[in-house]
Amino acid sequence: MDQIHNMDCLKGMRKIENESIDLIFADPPYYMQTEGQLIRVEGSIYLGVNDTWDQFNSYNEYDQFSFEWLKQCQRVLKRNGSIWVIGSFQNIYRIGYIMQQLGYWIINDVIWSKKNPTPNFMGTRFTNANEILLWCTKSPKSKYTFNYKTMKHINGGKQMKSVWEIGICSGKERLRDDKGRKLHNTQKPIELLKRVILSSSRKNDVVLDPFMGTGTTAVVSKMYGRKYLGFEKEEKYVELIYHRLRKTEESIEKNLIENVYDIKEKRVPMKRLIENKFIVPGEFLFDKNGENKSQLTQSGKVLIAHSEYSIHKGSAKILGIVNNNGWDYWHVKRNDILKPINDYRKKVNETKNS
Amino acid sequence: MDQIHNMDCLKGMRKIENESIDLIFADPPYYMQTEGQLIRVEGSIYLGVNDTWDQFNSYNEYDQFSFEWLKQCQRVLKRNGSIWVIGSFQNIYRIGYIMQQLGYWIINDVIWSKKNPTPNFMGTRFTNANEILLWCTKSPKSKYTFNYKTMKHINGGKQMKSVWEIGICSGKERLRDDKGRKLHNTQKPIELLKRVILSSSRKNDVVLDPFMGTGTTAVVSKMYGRKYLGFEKEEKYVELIYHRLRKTEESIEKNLIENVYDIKEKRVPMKRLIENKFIVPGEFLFDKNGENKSQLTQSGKVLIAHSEYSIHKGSAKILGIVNNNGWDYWHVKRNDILKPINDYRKKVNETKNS
DNA sequence: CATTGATATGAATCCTACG
DNA sequence: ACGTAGGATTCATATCAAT
Repeated sequence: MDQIHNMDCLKGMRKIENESIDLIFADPPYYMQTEGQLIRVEGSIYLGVNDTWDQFNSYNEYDQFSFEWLKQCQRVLKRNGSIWVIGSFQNIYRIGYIMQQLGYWIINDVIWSKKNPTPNFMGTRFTNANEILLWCTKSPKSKYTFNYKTMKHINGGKQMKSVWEIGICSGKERLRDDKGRKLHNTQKPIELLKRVILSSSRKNDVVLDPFMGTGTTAVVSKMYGRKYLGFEKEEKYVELIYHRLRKTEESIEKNLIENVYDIKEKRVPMKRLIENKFIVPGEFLFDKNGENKSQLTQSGKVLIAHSEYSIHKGSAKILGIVNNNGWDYWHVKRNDILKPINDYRKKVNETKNS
Repeated sequence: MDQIHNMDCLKGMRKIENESIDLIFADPPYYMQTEGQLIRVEGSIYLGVNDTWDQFNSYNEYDQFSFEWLKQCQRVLKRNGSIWVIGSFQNIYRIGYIMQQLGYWIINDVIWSKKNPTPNFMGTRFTNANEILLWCTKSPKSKYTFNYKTMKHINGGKQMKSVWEIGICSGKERLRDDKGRKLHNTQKPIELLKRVILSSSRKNDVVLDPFMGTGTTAVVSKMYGRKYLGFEKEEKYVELIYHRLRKTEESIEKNLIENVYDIKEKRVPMKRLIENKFIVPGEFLFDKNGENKSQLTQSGKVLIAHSEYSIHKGSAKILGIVNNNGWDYWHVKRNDILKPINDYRKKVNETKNS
């Protein structure tokens, strides 16, 4: 693993095994269709994308190309893998349509809202301040990875929205030659890839980038303990990527690498606590204030008004809501002190793992 | 004009004349697979590209439907009219693709970023906090209306971006029955339609809404002096719209209605100022400080270093930039006081109009 | 050293009314 | 329809120089 091939995307993709990739990030050409030159008032020329890799003869040709590489992506993705594709209004509606035709299932359309976009010099339309990322699974039934709590943590404790405000890649992050000229027209920011990779993959997962460019996907994969694989057909960029990767070190954010916010307690049936003699059928469970006591049955249920409920449904019943986490609600009395039953769940898990 | 028809969209559209509409706002349904029933439409849709795509095509009916009404919209739009379509990830990639196939030209994809979206209760994806509006002309060559300065004014003096942060429709604006239940699931906020209508139409323009719903398009059209026209197939909504419109009054923002920020001075050739004897060939023009004087030629050009330039190119030459507005730069001396030549342009225009 | 100011630049479908 | 002349138009950052 951790391979970078100086190779055309389609040629490379065909060499990858079926269902071997956990996550794909693809930044294909956008087919911008710009004409002439855009000149600022002071006379300087705006250097946009005029690269040969963005040249196509028609939508049809662009669609065929997109269809081919997206089909390959679908083949190599694991059953529960997922894919992100970034684009702009020129191409993303074609990409989205083709992906839906291929059976991909859209989880989110994430908006990259640029804090500092290129303004519209001529005042002819709204400043084009966004790009769109389609996050999809290969089919509607995929059990995809989503590190919900990690993203919530990064977002300051609130669940992360589908609109991401991130600056364009500039300053020291932007790769330049010794004359200060940008080395690639469309280098993507680290922050963007950080969110993509941390949200939808786990440590040691294999991340594929079919159009590497400056290799931000590989760089962020290395930073956060993922394996990377990708293709870039222009040799000058491949050398750039190698050089960039050599200077890349693992992130100091170990909690994010180890995914601690999204590690889930193993499920434990209540009966297991009885089998392990942590609690005894017939004893009483209490809420955190020592009130609302309920008796425990042989089968690990709670008795409320002569009816049996699971610890979860039972606590919900008392709270007058539909669902509740009983592990956080119930306590037992030990030496007259209330002890959360969740402590015993953890003990059971520790016993199993040892 | 100002008609609301209790009628199916397609049936209604067929009664509209060719090239008679200035602006369309469409909020089409996007029940795609399980929800609701789709209208059967005649004929078949050929979107080009690749027949093998049909293998997964559960979207066919939706595409047919979208194709039909979008084709009608293209027919009824004036040459220089434009259309907005709003959707979310379930349908907007189909809409965008079909529009491009039909030859529509995307001006912007505007993101409605919701300040207060419905949270994702299960924590299974990013909070879906955006909808997308595609703003398109019927062909790449259309000279569409864009009230750039009006939008810049609304946006506090900065050019408006393609990402709009607007709250969802709630509070007093949200239409409810006497039991407080919302009357429509997808009522669009006034602020959203205000931006759509003010940016891309002028006073007395005809605004069409093929899927009226709660009629926000008509309401905002009335508020800002546009004519409205639309279809809604459910009678209960039609009655709601009538009721809502009766309570709607013209906005107090007269400057926005009269479009004062985007009214342009009529073009005047410099020669006209000579013909009207406001200025005399041979006299000198000055910048606002009385420096940088240049002599005026017979043909209304300025002489700089023995070369003739238009007043615009000439002032730009002096400023060392590519282009400049000569009307704002040049002055003549009258009784030893500098007088902007732009004053004479205004006089010429007043003479023409009287 | 801190502050101010000048300069450079970024995935861009970037002009249009009149004759 | 088309060519031509008239004339309208930018924002957030980063860097570096100057005060």
